[in-house]
Amino acid sequence: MKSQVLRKKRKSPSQVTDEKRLQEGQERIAAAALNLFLQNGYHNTSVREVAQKAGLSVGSVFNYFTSKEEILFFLLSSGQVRAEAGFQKQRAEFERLKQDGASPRALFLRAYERYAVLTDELRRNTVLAYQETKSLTLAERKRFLEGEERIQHFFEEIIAYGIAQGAFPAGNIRLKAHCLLVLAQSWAVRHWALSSFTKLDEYLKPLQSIALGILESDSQQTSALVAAQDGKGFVLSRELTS
Amino acid sequence: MKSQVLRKKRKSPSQVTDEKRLQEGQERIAAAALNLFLQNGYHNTSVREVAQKAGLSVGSVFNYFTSKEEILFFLLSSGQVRAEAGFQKQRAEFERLKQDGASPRALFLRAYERYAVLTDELRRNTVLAYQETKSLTLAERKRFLEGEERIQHFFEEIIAYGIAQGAFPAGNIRLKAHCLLVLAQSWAVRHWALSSFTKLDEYLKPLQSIALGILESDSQQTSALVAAQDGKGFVLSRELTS
DNA sequence: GAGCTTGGAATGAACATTCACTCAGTTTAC
DNA sequence: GTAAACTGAGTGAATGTTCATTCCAAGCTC
Repeated sequence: MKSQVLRKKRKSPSQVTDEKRLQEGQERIAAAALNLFLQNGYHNTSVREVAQKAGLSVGSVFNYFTSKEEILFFLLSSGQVRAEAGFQKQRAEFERLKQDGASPRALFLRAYERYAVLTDELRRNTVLAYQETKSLTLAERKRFLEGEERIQHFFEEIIAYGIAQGAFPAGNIRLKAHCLLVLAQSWAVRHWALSSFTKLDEYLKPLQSIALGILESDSQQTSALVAAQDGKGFVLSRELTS
Repeated sequence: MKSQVLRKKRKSPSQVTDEKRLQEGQERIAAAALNLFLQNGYHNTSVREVAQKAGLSVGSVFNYFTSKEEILFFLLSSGQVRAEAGFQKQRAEFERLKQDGASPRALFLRAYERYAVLTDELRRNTVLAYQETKSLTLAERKRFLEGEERIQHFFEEIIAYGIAQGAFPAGNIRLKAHCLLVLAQSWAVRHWALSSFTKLDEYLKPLQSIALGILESDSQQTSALVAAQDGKGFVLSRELTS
């Protein structure tokens, strides 16, 4: 109910005009907010706390952001913007490598590594995104998810290229891209379950091998196997255990 | 599990005493709350809305639950109880099949299918758990994560068995189990990105093939490949594109 | 069965609190 | 001097929770 807050047009005359100062202030406030949001959650964090942590007064915060929700959106989308920026840079590299005749495998591994590093850098933002997407307005949520989809689409292209080149078996491209994204993000989202990996490198290396396993998995090949267990006697007697 | 929940001292004199009526009322309120919590989030849902949706007055809700938070606890823990129950049933079946000499592949596929079905049934609870864990007490949160780890451990056992039988290459068992869980849960958590799959079956079949791809991925085999891109010239000229 | 009693359950106005946001006045920087 | 930036008490709306009151069905008496 209250989620349909009418957003008034900014009329406040007291508004930071200097662009550089505005950006710096937003960064500082957002940084403080990110810590608090992650620690206590968005709804259990008051603007007063954010202001205090940022070394400002409550009123000043509203000179940099029009609402509390805008801070959240800033955090989520700035992470996404950085991710996409990194990706655009990568896209150029990707095209160049393709021209040079790089193998699809190498292309993919490179791209996936880049994405994993990016996810690691933005780990905190990613966690926040998973937890607080609900707190955004419909429009903002939609915008955010569209960004996600753009990134997924990038991997879809790489996979399609690999299939076209005959490097990977044909399969559901969308699904595989989805899986790759989820696994990379799980480094951030489910970090508690990966305590045995202290640094990204340790995680990334085996993950790349798993990712290749996904790309090379052939649904045709295994579908018979899966179908075979549909009967009530699902023990595959034909298959040897070693 | 009814005795599981430690009921706080009820000071309210007007309290539903009839056990059956109490349970039915809790179920009804919880069902209404689950919808609203998922739609608008826990914090953006007022008790008034829950009451209205459940066809009760505000006051009556507090005859069935001592607090709004208790409704959330009820939802999360009841979901876990159901998951745990299905999990125990599965464990028995797993042991029986192992005795019968079922192949590791078949064992795994069966277990994974069961888990996916379970995740699908509890999809809404799972999503809620992912989003609102922050609202739990430390102790409750810990209990919840322990349940997760028990399930992950179950898959670790299956993988280890498969490796021992020579069906899967050796590799990081914990990591692979983690990946399998994450991918199954992504059906619930990232459902918006899987809109092309309308029903679980459509998702499960290709996912099983992907899961096998993960189990059969060999980190030793690909490590050289990954290592080769570490140099600045990461194009793997030695590898053919098809 | 009519009238009375009883107590569990439902009610929703009232209460206390919290919190996002405002704005009139103050400080700061040039 | 003055405009930009900051301040923080104040405001109004919303929310979780309570409790005095009402409702109602089953039991009891005659």
